[in-house]
Amino acid sequence: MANQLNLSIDRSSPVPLYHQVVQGIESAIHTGVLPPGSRLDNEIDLAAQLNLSRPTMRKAMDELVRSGLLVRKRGVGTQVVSSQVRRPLELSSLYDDLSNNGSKPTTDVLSFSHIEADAATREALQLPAGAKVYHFTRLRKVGGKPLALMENWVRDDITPINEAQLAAQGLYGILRNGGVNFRLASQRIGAMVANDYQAPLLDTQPGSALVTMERTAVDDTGRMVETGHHVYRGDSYSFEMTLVQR
Amino acid sequence: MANQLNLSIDRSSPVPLYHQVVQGIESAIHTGVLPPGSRLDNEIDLAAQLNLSRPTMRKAMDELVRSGLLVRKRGVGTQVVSSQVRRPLELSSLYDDLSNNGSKPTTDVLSFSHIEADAATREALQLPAGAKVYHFTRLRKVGGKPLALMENWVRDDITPINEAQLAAQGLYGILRNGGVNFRLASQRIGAMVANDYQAPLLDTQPGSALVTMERTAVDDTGRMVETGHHVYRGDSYSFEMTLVQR
DNA sequence: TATGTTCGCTTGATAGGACATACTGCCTTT
DNA sequence: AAAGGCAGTATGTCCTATCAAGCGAACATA
Repeated sequence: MANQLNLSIDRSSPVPLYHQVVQGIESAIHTGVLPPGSRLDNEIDLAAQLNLSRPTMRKAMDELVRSGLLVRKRGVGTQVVSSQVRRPLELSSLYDDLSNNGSKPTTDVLSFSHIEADAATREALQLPAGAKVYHFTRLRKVGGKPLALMENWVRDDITPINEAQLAAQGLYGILRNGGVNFRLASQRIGAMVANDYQAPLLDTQPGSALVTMERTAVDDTGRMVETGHHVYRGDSYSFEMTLVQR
Repeated sequence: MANQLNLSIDRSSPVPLYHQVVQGIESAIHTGVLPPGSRLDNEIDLAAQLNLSRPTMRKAMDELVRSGLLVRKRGVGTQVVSSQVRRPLELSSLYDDLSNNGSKPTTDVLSFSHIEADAATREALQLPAGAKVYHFTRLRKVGGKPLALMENWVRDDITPINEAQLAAQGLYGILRNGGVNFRLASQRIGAMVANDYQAPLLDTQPGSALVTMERTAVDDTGRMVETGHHVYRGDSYSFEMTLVQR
């Protein structure tokens, strides 16, 4: 059951060794070199094969276990779970997801203003009284079909934002260009039925099902950068994720 | 800015040291000893304070960073993000979540059978033709109010299941008692409107919003153990989670 | 005064070793 | 033949050590 992973480790690369291993094993799984259910060599042998230390090898395998591609059992070994598990939900924007998926999303900016934050927004973004925020609503379409209606509030002390930018790229892209390093986000997913305002914008009927998402994102300095309330057409959008037992 | 974490590490405990540290810092954050935004001492000092090695300290902090309670920046330090972030979504059952929350869920078993798996179920659970599964639908109530309508298919070569068990405890509890160690699950969350079958059961109107969830769970041997399709009342249930940037 | 460089602090990455613990299967014993 | 114990193997935990890299502030220089 000894598996030869034909990985080549480039020690001159700036990519950390453990991460090169992660990528190598990932691609081996996805290309079928490591079929679901197959067992890997033990950690020490693998480390020796790649001329790495065991801690480095373990760190790589830790990531793969965390993301659900591998399963470890003490005293037994490590095996590939299933090639069809998705990566765990990551912090990304709808725009990125659609772009990576080969789609070409477009954005209509329905409203845009730079206003003093109301109490709820100050609470969500932990802003002092009197602070100003950008507030805007956007309609995201794919292939001309409306998919999502998004309302966001963004603190204004990071980077200036204007309507043209929002029409051309995703919000997270703008903020990243503005120097924001996102670290985490809290979100809540639920359901509602389309009201008379939402339905025509999303090209559907009042009373049809919508997926709702509320999200607040935090950057690496601990600042609450952005909060928003999005609704998606229930017949064409759902959240997929993989949960991993710790 | 030196923070005295009044942690006591018990080296005779079977609980791993790094996990004791995780628990200690977690409780320090939740009790307010470490307020949001405060900086921790550097890793080496913390390790010295607790008489631990730096890798052990780091492993503990890794977990806290992964779960979103801490934010690290190279060259700067580590700080507490916010006490109000939730733990990332973990693999748990609705029953467990409700029980841990202090609620007392009850379960009505609406149907129960032990039948040959149809094609879709065999596909989802990766079963051979002719394999049998348990198929049942349940109504979960809290405080007498219906919350979720759940339809599940469970492979039958793990542990016998009967109607009385399902009425008394959660499905995951039964399976765990049967020796199943869950490792991961793929799930998809979406929305629909209640139909004429669902609405009366959930004590709501046809056309009201429902949150839908489809889940397939995998155990530590790579077996697909269970798949199910659940719907929740949209006005009283939503999925909360924290996403962490890797 | 303004700008550029250097230095120290902190986290990031990697190595190698040691012992603990869980699981499996074999072998002994009953 | 069945049950129990034991050894081998693999992962789990923890340690010491060292160098790399990012960041910020102090310092030197123009």
